[in-house]
Amino acid sequence: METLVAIEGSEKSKLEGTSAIVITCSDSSKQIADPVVYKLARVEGDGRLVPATDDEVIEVEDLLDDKSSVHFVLDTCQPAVCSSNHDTFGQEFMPIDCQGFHISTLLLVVTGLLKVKDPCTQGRRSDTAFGTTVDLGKLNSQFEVIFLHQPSCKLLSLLLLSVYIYVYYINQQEISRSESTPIDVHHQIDQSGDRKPSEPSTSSTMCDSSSKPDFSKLMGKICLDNLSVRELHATFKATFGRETSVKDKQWLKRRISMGLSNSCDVSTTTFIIENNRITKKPKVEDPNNNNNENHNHNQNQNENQEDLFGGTNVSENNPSVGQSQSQSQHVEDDNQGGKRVRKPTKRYIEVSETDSPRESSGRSSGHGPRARLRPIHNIQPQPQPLNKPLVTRQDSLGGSGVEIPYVSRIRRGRPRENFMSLMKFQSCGSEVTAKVVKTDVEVEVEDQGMTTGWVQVQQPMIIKEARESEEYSGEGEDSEEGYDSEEDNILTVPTAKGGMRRKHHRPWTLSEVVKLVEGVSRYGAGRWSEIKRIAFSTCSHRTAVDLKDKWRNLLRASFAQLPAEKGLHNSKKQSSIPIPAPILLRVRELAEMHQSQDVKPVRYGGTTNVNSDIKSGFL
DNA sequence: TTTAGGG
DNA sequence: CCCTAAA
Repeated sequence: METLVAIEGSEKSKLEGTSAIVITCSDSSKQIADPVVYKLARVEGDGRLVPATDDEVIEVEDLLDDKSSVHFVLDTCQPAVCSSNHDTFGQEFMPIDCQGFHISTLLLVVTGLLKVKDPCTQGRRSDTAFGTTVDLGKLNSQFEVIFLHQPSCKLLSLLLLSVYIYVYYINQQEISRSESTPIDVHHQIDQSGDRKPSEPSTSSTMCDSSSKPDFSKLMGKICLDNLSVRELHATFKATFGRETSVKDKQWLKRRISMGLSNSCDVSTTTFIIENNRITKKPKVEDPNNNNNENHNHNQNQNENQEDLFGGTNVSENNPSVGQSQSQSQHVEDDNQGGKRVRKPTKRYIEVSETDSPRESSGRSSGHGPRARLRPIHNIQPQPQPLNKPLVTRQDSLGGSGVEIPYVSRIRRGRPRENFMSLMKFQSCGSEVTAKVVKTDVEVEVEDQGMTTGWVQVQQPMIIKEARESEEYSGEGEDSEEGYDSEEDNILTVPTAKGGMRRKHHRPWTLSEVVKLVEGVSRYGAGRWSEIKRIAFSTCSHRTAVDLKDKWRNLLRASFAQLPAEKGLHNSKKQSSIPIPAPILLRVRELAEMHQSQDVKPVRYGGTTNVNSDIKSGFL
């Protein structure tokens, strides 16, 4: 396998020299469900991967501050341990953090891609699509989003890149398996050996048992825990675009974590996988590994995927098939054809509540009435304490110009999640982290105080957009000296640039999206409460309605993105986290499945051809 | 209560 | 996200 990583701008040369990750299969840890160990390699100018020299390895090791060996571990087992039967569905998702951005999430994304093609491979679509003619260009375009904004987040980028390669690897495995013509995995290495005679040996030593995956260190640790203060500073700067003088490691880590996790904008675009440069050669097997191991590994990966997505067969994967039969009532409803008609809604004015039983009951139960704003028609101006000027905002609805008090909703916003805890591969529901997440400081700092960087760049947006749940919740960092200023909950409020900053809005994380998508794929779109109960049971927020809304947005996104297909590079004010193409793809597929099932064809833009083209190309 | 849709 | 109407 080889790939070229192009880095935008000045970082290019820097990175080209050091960081690419070649995958190595490791069967050394069966008990942990075949993790994958990555090794470093250098990206040659022509896009080839050359096993990293010792120096390079050391360099990265230094970066990692991990002297043992350079290895990235993708723990593929956790999300996949459960069987695919329905009862375990919830647990299946357990390990998947629902709020954070971390490797396991990406792994899911990755497997999501694979799943997309599964039904087709096993189903009606021709296997030839799977053959040598597989369009890797398209395949790779699925991963165009390779993350990382700033150079010094190199670590993360490495990890992400490794994920990319991992996918590629898996895909290649798939391909070669279906072809049943194993490809010479050494070929690539030999090639590079031409340039660097010493490489082959290097590579074989590099990937041997010396680098046993250390699972005690999950991804999160790799990122920040091991960094020195100086490195943390660098990362901080990369993350927030400015320097900090704080020397407190904890603080730095937390800050960075939050910065990263809060906005998956970490994933923007520094790396761009250039499709054309990617060859079809699967490779980078540990020369010591034989094909059997290779296949074992592969199989396990597949199992994992199937577990992950809870379906080994098409019908399972296509909820509409199974459910439409078993649950005729729904079908009935669906078959009635037209959309539900609804009367025009009454106007309402929302007002913040001052009483606060809401938090306790909240949405957390998942069923409990979600204490909310209540409709109000007359507002009596309340006398305000002098020290507390009345903050008002306009009634957003009728343009009536009514001003209503704008009250911070105390703690309605969730505590800002703690990145580190998220990195631990625990779901938000898992006992361990749940606690952490909840008790962690609430950071709801207004971004208006923000001093820099991309965060700010991404701020400008149309208010209308802000209504969508996609908005990046501007989480800023306050001044360095204000460690504690995180604590103050200045929730909500005013306007930086005329607009009103959002009250509470939790950006959807990648993993949440994945869960949603998988939930839909399993239960079908519309079974929101089901999905909520099962897959999001541990997520206090996210009501069924939220899921529905998000799905709607995903649909839009998935169908919108297609025509462009290239607009992946920041299409302007992308305030939301970029949803990886594979996911969108999957969304679209699910959507199509659901729509083709009804008699309602082509509901979204009528780009049927395009869709199928892409799909087939992809497969 | 849950779903579908509109805002 | 929030809200209402419909089921």
